[in-house]
Amino acid sequence: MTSPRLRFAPSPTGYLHIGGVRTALFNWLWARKTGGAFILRIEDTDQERSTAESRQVILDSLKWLGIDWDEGPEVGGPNGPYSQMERLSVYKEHAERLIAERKAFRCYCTKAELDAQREALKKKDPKAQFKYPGTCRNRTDQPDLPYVVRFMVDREGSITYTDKVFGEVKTPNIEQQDFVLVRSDGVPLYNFGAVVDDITMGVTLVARGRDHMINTPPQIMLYQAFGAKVPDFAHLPMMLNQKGEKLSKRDGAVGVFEYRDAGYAPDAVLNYLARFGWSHGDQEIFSKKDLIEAFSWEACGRGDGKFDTKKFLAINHEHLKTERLLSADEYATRVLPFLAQRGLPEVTKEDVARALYTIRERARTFVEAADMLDYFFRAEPAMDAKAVEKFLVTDAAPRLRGFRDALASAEWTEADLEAKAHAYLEKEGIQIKDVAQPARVALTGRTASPGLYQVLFVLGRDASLGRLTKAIEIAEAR
RNA sequence: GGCCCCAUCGUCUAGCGGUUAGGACAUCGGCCUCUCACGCCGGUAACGCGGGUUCGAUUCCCGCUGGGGUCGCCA
Repeated sequence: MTSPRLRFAPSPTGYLHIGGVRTALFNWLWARKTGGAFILRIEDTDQERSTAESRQVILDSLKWLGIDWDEGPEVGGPNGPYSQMERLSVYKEHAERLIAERKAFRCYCTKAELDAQREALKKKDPKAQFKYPGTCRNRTDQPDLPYVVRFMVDREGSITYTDKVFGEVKTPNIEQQDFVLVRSDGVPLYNFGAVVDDITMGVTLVARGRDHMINTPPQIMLYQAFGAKVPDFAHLPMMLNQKGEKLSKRDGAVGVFEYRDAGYAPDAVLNYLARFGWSHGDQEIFSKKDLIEAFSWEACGRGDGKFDTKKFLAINHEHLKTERLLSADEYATRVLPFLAQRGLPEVTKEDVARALYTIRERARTFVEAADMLDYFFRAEPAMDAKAVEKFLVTDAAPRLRGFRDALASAEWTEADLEAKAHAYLEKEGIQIKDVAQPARVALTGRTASPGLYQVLFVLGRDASLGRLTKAIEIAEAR
């Protein structure tokens, strides 16, 4: 068997949403697993809604996710161009061919006429299904009027195909009508453009969302009309919102960049999306490499699912915690922009690398990580008013002083810091908890942080002693 | 409504005739503990209904119910 050729064909009419990413991902995984080709094609024939910005967002989204394409925009390839509006001549040629073979015809009916017919039928029988009545099927004249090209559908029999996830799917041809191939402005419609492109680009497996299942029979008719080999099809169950409806902008964060901006790691996004509608035994956590190795169409489920933001967050947390899934080096690189956003543009990767271990298992997103790292990189920590109020009280001053003085003689390793602190506590006969919270507030400005000795160690001697001194002053002043 | 598709804990899912129906997220207890986390231990929680087939159905078949998709000169 030759290597499969797959494609992802988004229309640039908005951001790349999470469902589209999953479709792209499954195609990409299969291409990478099998050594096949992954083609990116831009279906921009809806000139009303397509924009250059959207096209760029889609490209950038895929790049951010690490989903690369072998043929398509920017990288080119032997079957280009890869934007449909640049392929108009190809469609025209194919449409002319079908017309010449009497498999398609020019239709001069206007939208208004057809709408009127539809209305009339509905009036007579509200339940009736309006189908194009074949008005122009046998017209031989070619008036100087706008026309669309329609496919001449044989409404006998049925179309059957074997879906790689749903199995055999059979649809009676009587359901079809003479569907439009090319608009009156010469631009192809979805079914025609997609099929012509898939044929000319040599696509052998079409994997897309289940919402496209309805398009498969007419598309197969087109392959047959062209005498082309019908590709394999794989439809994916849908991702629904929490209410069980088709995901839409109204559902909040559905654009990939919203997750990027919320501090998600690209591989975690891929992990969550892959496990949605696909499984591999009990395994929940996958690196990108794991995914490529394990993926198969047979293991795809058929039931639609509801998007679960909590699980998505948990998967991201798992990735941020795990070195195998996200190296400390990459972590540092990715958290930098979020620190800059907080007004810490001078922080370097090395700075982050030193402090990272203290927060690694705590931060669920890079946004949280930046927040947890914040006080390490400021001359003075931002003091939480409530924390000060509660812990930097007058009584705390002497203990903080003793604690600070005990630490001053430490070697400034976590172990020695702890040893010196313990010696002090023992001498005074007090518990660590009697001094820990005031000290924590002094050092970090907050009531929750990594372990005290870790914070002291990362902060360094000068900053630590300075912050403790400052806190003692605050406490004494109350 | 027509056509197509689907159906295991709240959610994502494992299961491919015989299981105490498993895992993960969430949730509820507990342990650990200088706070917050992490980690660990434990609990609650599912086969939509009705017929078949079979010695035996969550699993195979049919019907019902429920849900979703789609019915454009959008994709």
